Amino acid sequence: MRMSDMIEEFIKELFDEESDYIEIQRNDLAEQFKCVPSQINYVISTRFKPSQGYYVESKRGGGGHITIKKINITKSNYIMHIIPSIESAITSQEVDIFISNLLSYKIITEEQAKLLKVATSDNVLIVPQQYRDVVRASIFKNMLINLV
Amino acid sequence: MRMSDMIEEFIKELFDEESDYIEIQRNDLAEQFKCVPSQINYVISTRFKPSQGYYVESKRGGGGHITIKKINITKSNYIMHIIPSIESAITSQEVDIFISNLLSYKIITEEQAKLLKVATSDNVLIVPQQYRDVVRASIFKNMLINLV
DNA sequence: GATATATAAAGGTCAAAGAAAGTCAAAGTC
DNA sequence: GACTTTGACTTTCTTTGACCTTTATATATC
Repeated sequence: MRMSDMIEEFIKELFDEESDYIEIQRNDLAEQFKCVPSQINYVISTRFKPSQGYYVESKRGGGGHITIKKINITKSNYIMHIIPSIESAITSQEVDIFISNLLSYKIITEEQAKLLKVATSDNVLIVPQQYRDVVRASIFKNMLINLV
Repeated sequence: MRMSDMIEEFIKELFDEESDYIEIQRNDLAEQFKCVPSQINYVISTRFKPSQGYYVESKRGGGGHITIKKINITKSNYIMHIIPSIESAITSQEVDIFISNLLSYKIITEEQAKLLKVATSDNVLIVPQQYRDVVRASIFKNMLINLV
């Protein structure tokens, strides 16, 4: 398993039902995973983007830290919230992150996640590359709308 | 015996009764068989197609891998019966007929039908017409594989 | 005691290197 | 002629490290 996936998972496990935000120390976390500190930034910037339902703040200097907040909105609003945030083109990786967040918010089931993933994967979308991300965005948004 | 047949056999043996999917590393497998990595792609693209009951995903980059899912024939011989009958291109009307048959035989739920329909509709598949029926067939077959 | 300065303690950025897998066409086989 | 093998080149994603910025606190100066 990739280090970045392990770190992502670890961070997500820090959220429990009670708290909608967590606080981490970049260097400590890097130390714990025996990686360079900037690896943490990589994980945060690829997996905890605002469009994915997370809001990140940080503070440097002594006692500095990184705070990650889960945007807390109700299930039915969530999909309507993220659909407009999806551009007219989207990569497969970005879709994967959306799906994993939808799953972690328990907004969709495993089965629905699977169907979303299949219908938007690169292997399945056999069209010239220039059309791929656009048709993917279209399929993804339209399927999401039907899940509301 | 041909190398491609040996690789095919090897991969198929990785599936045991328990697991319906396996994960391989392209380079490792190529190394093991002393062949070029692209040979693995050849084997996968000729022997692990949806019409043969397989669904394939992959990820590049560090920690990358290829995942192959096998349809469970005993659970769904009907789906496995119709997938090979779908040509490499299919119209929206034809998909609709398949969907309504699947529904009337209670092979799929209303919700699954809805998702299949959305992901394969003309309105959603915004690619030049020449690609539309081909990508629709790919999406439809691959989604069906994943309903089992 | 108030203000300026130095030092240490965080976190941020970005580009290069590394680690996979994908593509496609030429060459080889049957 | 259809199928298979090979390899050069491409694309995608991750990891690493050198260098930068911000903040807090301790120390020096008036």
